[in-house]
Amino acid sequence: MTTDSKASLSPVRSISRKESVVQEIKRGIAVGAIKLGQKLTELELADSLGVSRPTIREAIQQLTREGILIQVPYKGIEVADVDAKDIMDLAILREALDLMTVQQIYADKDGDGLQQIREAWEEFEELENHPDPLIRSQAHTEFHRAIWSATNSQVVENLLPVIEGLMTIALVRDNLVRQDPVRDHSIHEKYVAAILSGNFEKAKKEIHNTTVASAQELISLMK
Amino acid sequence: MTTDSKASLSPVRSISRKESVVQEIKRGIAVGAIKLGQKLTELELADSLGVSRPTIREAIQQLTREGILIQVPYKGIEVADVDAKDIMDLAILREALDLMTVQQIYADKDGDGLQQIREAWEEFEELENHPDPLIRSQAHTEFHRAIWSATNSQVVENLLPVIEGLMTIALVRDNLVRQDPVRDHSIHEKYVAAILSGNFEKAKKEIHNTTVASAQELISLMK
DNA sequence: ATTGACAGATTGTCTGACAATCGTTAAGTT
DNA sequence: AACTTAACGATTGTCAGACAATCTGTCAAT
Repeated sequence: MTTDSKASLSPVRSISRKESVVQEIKRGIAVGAIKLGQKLTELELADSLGVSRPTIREAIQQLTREGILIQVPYKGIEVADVDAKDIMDLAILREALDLMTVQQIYADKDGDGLQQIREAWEEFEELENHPDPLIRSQAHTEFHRAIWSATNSQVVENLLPVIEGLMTIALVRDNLVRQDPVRDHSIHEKYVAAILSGNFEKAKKEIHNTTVASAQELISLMK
Repeated sequence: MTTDSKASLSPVRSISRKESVVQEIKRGIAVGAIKLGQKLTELELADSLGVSRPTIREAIQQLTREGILIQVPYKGIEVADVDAKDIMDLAILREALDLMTVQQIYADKDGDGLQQIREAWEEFEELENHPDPLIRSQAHTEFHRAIWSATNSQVVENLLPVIEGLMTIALVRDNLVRQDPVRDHSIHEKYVAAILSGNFEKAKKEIHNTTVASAQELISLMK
């Protein structure tokens, strides 16, 4: 058997065409090839991606449910955008979910929640300065996903695609306004340290700082 | 202009075939015609509902994202089910979202959040004893949706279909175990009263009672 | 100026077909 | 007899092309 400790090979899942399309559109948004608020049609997308209408429709439907596209019947599709209120609402939501997560992890002493977060942080540190903006965006989103996944809750898992979609859009808007990798790293570092400390009040404070306070700062920069 | 105060007519949206299919499947689950955990195929559903495969596929995809169906590539579809852990996880999530909502409503003194909740409660009281189980289930889900909608947050709105889907399944399981309309009404009445009181600590306590405590009771009955 | 009809554009839905994948069963080999 | 391999049926994934339904805007008619 090949049960080596380091390189546990993750199962290969053959990716469907629809899934490829979804990722490609996300990629286009993350790298700026598709702009926030841009209007699209099914045919445009189908042609430029080389797939049929049924396939592109399924992908569009998925992205719509994730909050990345907005579909108006018989009119068309447009890429979502976020205003100041959306950014704040998302921050508040993330704060609530983070707090819920931390409470669950702290309550479950036997679980490996903290260990999962530690690993996610290491992964993020490796990728946060990757040259490809898509990788950076994914790394960021993936890191927060890992935190929520640490609840080991199937229920929460169902929510994540939606939250990740909204974060993807918000991240693009964020990157248009400020690009400060050093500050970014430092905020996340304190955030992780506070969670790993096991001190709830401390974690609560840092979570607020990473979500709501950071959003406030972003909003003031947007004006 | 027709800006009368009472009967503001809501816009008529013609319902698409896909949407009809989605509702019909939900209905089947709520009334027990489709059982939790039951295995299905696209063709079965398409035939019994009288629609084509592309349409049924879009409906299935939507229901899968809402957590109502589970789709395994090349294998089949099955109706979701919840175990004790799922029920508790959902309760914890709802508690977190309720707390977030109440905090936002209390902080926004100018908003009409409390008024919205009052109206939703009146609506629920009218429908909670309706003979049709689907109407009852929808009324219940709709009531909680209204609470979260009171945040007036587009971000939260994106999450609701998923949460509602999970609640739909959980409600079916709940109804299989206990059917006590009087208790149900009393719990919700105290819950609403506590929220409307404006007293955060009181609301917090009742929210916990309606979500987590109720889930614990349900779980103990399931054994 | 308001209404009504027409045309173009886009999405919604259908039919029918073929390709890809999974689980199982049967055949073949050692 | 135990194991590997090959073929099969069932189901989903994807495609092409066509027609219906709906929205938007324009232009004539009242």
